[in-house]
This record gives sequence, structure tokens and C-alpha cells, in this order.
Amino acid sequence: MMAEVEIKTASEQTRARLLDAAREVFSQHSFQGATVREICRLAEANVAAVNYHFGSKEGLLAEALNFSQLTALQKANVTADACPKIRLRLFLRDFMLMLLDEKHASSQCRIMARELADPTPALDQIVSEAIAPLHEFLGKLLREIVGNKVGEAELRRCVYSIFGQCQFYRHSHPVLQRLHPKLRYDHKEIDAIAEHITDFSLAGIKQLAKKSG
Amino acid sequence: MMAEVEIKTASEQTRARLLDAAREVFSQHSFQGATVREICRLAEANVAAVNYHFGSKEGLLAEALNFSQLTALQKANVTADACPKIRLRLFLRDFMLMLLDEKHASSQCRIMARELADPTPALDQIVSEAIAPLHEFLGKLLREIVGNKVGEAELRRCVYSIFGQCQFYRHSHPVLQRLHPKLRYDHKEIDAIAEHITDFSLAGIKQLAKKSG
DNA sequence: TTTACTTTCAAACAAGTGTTTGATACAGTT
DNA sequence: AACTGTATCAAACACTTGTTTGAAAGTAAA
Repeated sequence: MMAEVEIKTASEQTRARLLDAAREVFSQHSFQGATVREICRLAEANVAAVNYHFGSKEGLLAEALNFSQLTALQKANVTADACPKIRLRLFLRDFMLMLLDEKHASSQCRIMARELADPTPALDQIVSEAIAPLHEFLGKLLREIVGNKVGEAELRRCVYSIFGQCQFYRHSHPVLQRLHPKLRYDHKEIDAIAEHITDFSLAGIKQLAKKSG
Repeated sequence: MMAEVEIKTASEQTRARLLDAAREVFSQHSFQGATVREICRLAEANVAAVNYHFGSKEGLLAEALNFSQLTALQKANVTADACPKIRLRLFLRDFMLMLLDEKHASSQCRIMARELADPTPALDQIVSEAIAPLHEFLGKLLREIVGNKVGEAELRRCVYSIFGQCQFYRHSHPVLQRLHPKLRYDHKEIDAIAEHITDFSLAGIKQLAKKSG
């Protein structure tokens, strides 16, 4: 890396402000619900800035996507010196923190969650760059735990079972808030959730290995 | 019920056509994405008909919601003469059929799924009339399986784990289609999914009972 | 048929959308 | 200082949105 990364022209600064604002707004509203004007207001830029710098609202969304946090998490886990079961536990804790922590929850994850319900052209990018590698990562990790006797389709369903549990807490947050108004996603609660998902899933996986083995 | 339910005035017929069209359109687009004009086109009614009969677009959505299928499913399960574990298996199969079957998949479920990602005032109604009873139902069923030694919070997380797995296949359908283009939710596939979720979850629950007991 | 009421309809309305425009201000180079 | 390409801006554009309007058509009782 060069030292010059810190020096930005005025143009680059507005670009960066727009991207930050876009991530914020797109994570709170659906793509349709988010307005260019609100993004520009938040970025303190002119309405025309989006089209000037990114061509269109869609182009802005495409550039606002950034999965570095997610890939870093996987890389760290792969190189960790621990047995597969513990690595699953570590991964789920980190993943749920990224998904739920109100402090530094990844706006990327929120945007991804929205794309599922109401896909835009950006979903193709999200799937190929983020979700596909993520599923492959967890699939390999589970394979280490479960051995070679379990079929590919059944293993995949275990991956789905785990991500399904994880995503539930993000997707259904509006519902859970109404069911249990006291619920807060603080660090302690997130840890407890991750622990539950890990224990629950490890049992489910073992049962599968036993049945097939 | 009177026999007259079959005889409908012209006004009642347009009302019914609008409700049908609304369920269709709201299940395919988000509330914001769905347009009154498209609904009216599908219902072969004038644009003003929505506001005349239902007051507003929101009013139409509120009246279009109908959870009878969901409550019937629960009632049938409660009165079934079978042990809790088998009733869980039966419930999950029926529930997944309702959720996924492309033939007669409940548009209601699709609408509910959309509401999670982008809540409208209708979500309050959905939560209190459909989701809360559903969670309570599954909670009681799990309690029968797990006994009284497991805490309330942990049991609730099991409910979440199960619904999380179920909803995953509906929520992430756009993603799964891209990951595995061959995937089709036919009757056989849905049965296999329901079986997997049941086995996976029963193992998770048992592990919890063992730990706490 | 006349009367009173309900329902439909084309048209318009006000507000909001993403995008474009042409002028203006600003940089860096010669 | 003059020139040049870049970036910003207020304003307008073309279009869609949910909703309203006032007249026309339909319906049913008197």
C-alpha cells in the first residue's frame, strides 16, 4: 500500500460520502424505498451527484456492496488452529456478531437480507461474490465434522439449517421486537444465541452422521 | 351459514376480484413495489375501485390478509391422535407444503415474508393474528417433547431454530435458484426438506433436554 | 316512471421518483 | 492570465405513484 491513500481529492471525497450514505440508506429501506434524494441529503451532495459519479441508482448500489468483512472472517477461521467443531463455534459467534450487533452491524448484511425479499440486479453479484463462497466455506467445515459417509444433498441441507437459524434473528427482528419488546441484541444476548445455534446444530449434524454411518 | 353466500351482487364480485388480485400482486412485489393500477388491471376494475371499496391501498392489504389456512393447520394438528414427536413431523410437513408448494402455495405466506423485510402497518396485524399464535403453538408442542426441565428462553430459541430453518427455503429461494438452478420445490423435494428439518431439530431438542436434565 | 342510492368510469390532481441539462465554480497546466 | 477538463449546482424533465372528482350508468324500491 502507498501512503497516498489518505490524500483524497474533493471529488473522491464526495464519492466516498455517497457510498457511505448509500450503505446507510439501502440498509434501512428497500432498493425501491430508498431515494436518491435522501442519500444525497445524507452525503451533503447534490442530487445529480449520484448519476454523475455512478451512472445510476443501480450503479451506486453495485459499488456500495463490499464483502471484505465477510471474506476476512472466513479466512481467519480457515487459518485458525482448532478442531472443526470449535471452529464452527467460533465462526457462528463472529458471524452472528456481524449480523446482529447494533454497534457495528454490517450494513452489507442488512442490504443482502433485503435483496432476498425483493431481488434487484445486484442479487446476482451478491450471490456470486458473497453467498456462494460462504456456503462453500461452511460446507467444507461441516464435511470435516461429519466425514465422508454423509451425502452431498444432506450436507447441503445442514448448511441451510444453520444459515436459516442465523438469518432468522436478522430477518425476523421486526417480528421478535413485537413479540418480546424487551429483546435487545447486546453482546451477551448475541453470544447466547450463537451458543444455542452451535449446540443445536452440532446435535443435528451428529444425528445425521450416525444415521448414515 | 346461509345459502345466499353464493349469490353475490356486482359490487361484491368486484370486491372479491380486487382481493384476489391484491393477494396475487402483493405476494409477487413488496407493498411499495405493488401498484394499485396493476391490481386493478388484474381484477378488471377501475383504478378508483380500490379507494372506493377499501379506502386505501393499505386498507386493501389489511383485508387481503387471511390466515384461515394457517389456523386450520394448527387446529388439525392439536386434535390429531399421535405422540408429540410425530405431530411435530406432521406439522412440519404440512407447514412446508403450505410455504413452498408452487401449486397451491399460500400467497399469504409470501406476503408475510415480504413484510418482515420491509414492514408496513400490516405487520402488527400479521404478528398478533398469525405469528404469535403460531409461535405459541410450536412452543407448546416442543414443551411436550422436552419436558419441564428446559428453561423458557431456551425453548423459545428452539422454536426460532425451527421456524428459521423453515423460512430459509422461502426467503432464500431467489438465492438457492441461482446456486442450484435445477432445484424445484416439487412434492418430493418438499417432503425431503421437511424430513430433514424434523430430524435435525429433534436431535437439537434432545441434546438440550439432556444437557438441562 | 320517478326517485334515491350505489357503483363505475375517464380524467385530473398533487406529490414524489430517477435522471438530464446548462450554467457556474474550481482545479491544474501552459 | 488564459485555457481546459472536471465537478457542483439549481432547475427542469418525463414519468409514475396513490388518491380524488364529478359525471354517467346501474339498481331497486315507491
